[in-house]
Amino acid sequence: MRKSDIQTVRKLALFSDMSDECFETMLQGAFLQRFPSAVVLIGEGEPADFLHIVVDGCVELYATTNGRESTMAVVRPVATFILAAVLADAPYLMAARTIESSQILMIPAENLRDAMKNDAELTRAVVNELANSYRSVVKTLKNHKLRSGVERLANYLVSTHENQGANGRIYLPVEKKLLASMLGMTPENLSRAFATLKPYGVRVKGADIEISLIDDLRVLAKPNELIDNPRS
Amino acid sequence: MRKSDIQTVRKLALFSDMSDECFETMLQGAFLQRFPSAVVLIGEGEPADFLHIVVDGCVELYATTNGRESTMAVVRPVATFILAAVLADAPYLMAARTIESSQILMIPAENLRDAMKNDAELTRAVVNELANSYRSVVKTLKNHKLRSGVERLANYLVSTHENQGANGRIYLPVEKKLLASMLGMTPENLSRAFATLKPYGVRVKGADIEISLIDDLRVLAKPNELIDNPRS
DNA sequence: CGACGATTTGAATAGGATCAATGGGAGTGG
DNA sequence: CCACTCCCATTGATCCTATTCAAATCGTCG
Repeated sequence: MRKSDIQTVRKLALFSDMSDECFETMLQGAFLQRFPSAVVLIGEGEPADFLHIVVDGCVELYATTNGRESTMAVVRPVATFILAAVLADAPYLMAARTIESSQILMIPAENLRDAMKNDAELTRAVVNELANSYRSVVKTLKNHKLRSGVERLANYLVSTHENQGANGRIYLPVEKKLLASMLGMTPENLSRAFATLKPYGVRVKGADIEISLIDDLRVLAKPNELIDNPRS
Repeated sequence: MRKSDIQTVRKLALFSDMSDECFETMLQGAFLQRFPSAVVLIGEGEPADFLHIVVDGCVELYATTNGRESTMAVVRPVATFILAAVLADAPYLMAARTIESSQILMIPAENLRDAMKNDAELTRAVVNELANSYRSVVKTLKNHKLRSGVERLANYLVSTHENQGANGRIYLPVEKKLLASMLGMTPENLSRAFATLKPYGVRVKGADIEISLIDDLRVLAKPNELIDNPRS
């Protein structure tokens, strides 16, 4: 690993408070590697040999069964994925693939577990990250069990609108096909959901979306702090 | 708290390896209390003041938004709930209520967090519990995003059949209304799903279910280790 | 330019929800 | 102990949502 890369990693919230010594030991045998788009990084059911961290780019977590496939989450820098599998020393429940050219840091699972034994600050940060990951999945599950497809889309648009400056337009950061899978619907259904939102000021031009009646959209979406707010 | 209760708690996997000193300090200000059925223990959005542990009985975790309600999980002894909220010092994402007369241990959130600073074994156990909770929610989400209602029911029956001795019959441990909500459907739809499974050897008499063609049922259900196995 | 995949639209179908009505038990109070 | 009540559960009818299959269009990339 190059020195500049190490510095990038060192600044991650997960590692910023741990001791230099533990940090360096932990990185023995770690990789920071760049992958092109569409590379499968880990497969469902494989043993959790490495903790992965998205340093740059974008990674999709997805799951399959019985020929079906669904997107579980999209991970953007800087965040870990499959932390729980590493800590439980259990097989991955989700597969992961790059959806852009991405830089991934891979830390041997055992290194992380050993480092946690020796560094309380690291452990504290790991617990924090894990607790927030848990809460994130719970929110996703609530989103799916309590809302219809159109409502999920409307809330996605409302949140994204705020994250992107709340200036009446959105740029979709992912393909519609992937967005559909994130929202738990087919691409066809997503198209129709967008059409349904037209009376609420939603106009689609490729990845550019115009949000002209945000208040109306919010009335339909009824955003909920405990589902849509990534913090809290 | 009575001495016998303390001994019960002491044996929980979460606490069994921690030091006596930390354990006793942690229990300062803790309650072990019995509640009747249908008592709301915590509400969605409330601050996480206590870690709750189901020592006896049964607790439903549920979520609401916009007038709708859905069961997120059912917690049986001996297990914690809302551990993540306590660790993240964040509001509860799910509400909890007893569905039987239940004995609940409540430990002040700050006590737990302090104890973790002083006791590495406790921390290790908490990380383990949290990682497994995370994996459990991920499995639930996969179940919902990748399967139809009938398939979810079929898989529930297959798992329950195994857990209850695989002898051709099941006793439903929860009301059908609650089961329907767990499985993400209406009670009416659950009734119809049971009817759909009749050709697969599923016969319903109240809470007693006869499973006469388990192999056929498994062919329909297509159980998946990474969704249906609580371990792994 | 041409091929391929993404997106959209239409039509038909399936899956699930809602509304309404009825049957069944469990628990309560007389 | 029995009648009553309440709520759970089932069934029918209908409506709405979402998926599937098909086909046309659009864009992008080699």
